[in-house]
Amino acid sequence: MSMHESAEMYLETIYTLSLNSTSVRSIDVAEALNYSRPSVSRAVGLLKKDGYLLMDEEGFLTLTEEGRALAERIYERHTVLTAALEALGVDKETAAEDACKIEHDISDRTFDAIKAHMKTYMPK
Amino acid sequence: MSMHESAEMYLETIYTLSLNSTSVRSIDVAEALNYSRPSVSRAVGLLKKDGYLLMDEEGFLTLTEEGRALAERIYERHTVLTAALEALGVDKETAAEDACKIEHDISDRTFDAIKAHMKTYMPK
DNA sequence: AATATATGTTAGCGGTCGCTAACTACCAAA
DNA sequence: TTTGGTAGTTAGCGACCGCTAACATATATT
Repeated sequence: MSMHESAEMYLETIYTLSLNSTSVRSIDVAEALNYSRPSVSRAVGLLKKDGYLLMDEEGFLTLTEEGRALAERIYERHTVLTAALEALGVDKETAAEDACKIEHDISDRTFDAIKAHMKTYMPK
Repeated sequence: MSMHESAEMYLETIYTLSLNSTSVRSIDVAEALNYSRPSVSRAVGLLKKDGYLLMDEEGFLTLTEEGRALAERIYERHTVLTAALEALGVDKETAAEDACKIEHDISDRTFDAIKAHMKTYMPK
């Protein structure tokens, strides 16, 4: 798998859910993304096959090193991009929505430029 | 058709080609996008069916009012976003590439905020 | 006239990624 | 023990959107 947008969204979702809960299962992902259980089941199967996560006998999901690294990368993008858009005057909800789309698309160069700009002009 | 990203790219491409040439045919679009002729043929057929363009007996393409309006909208996004990224220090090529992805995704609110910011801080 | 080149189309493949229907397994409550 | 809810899976659909192979035409070249 070459990390498509959808895979990144699943990883990011599992990651953020795990920040607010001691355990994450497919059903939680389905509810968070508003997807059907079968959709999540397939995606989780692929992510498992590709080494991004593990599922134990009870259905609890754990990101692997690689999965967590990818999830954190996307999550950082999400955070920084949302803050950047809010700094431009975009309302919180729209900023988060748009950040969610942009975060998968932009190059490292562009993201780094945005991040550096935020650090300089909007510190903290 | 609810204007998917690919449809927007076709319209934008036809539009920009028409700015630099007196006539645009499917083959020109295929070369510009580096797509196969059949891919363009199908896309053009859909855009025609949906009223965004016309093709005459010789294969020359013309955007309808609606098609042109949409193309201009995307093209403006492309221009403004590319400039914005360049202003952040991103190289020209990367800026254009990333703008090309973002331009289809962001909301009007976000685009307007970016545009206003550019107008204020990077007038020209 | 015969052949070659260019453009567009048709038919069909394959990958991504949502969905519903229906089945399984488990666990708890009546 | 039977019933019922919860979670996950399997099978298969359908939309989007690239692709190649093969064909139809028209125009140009020999």
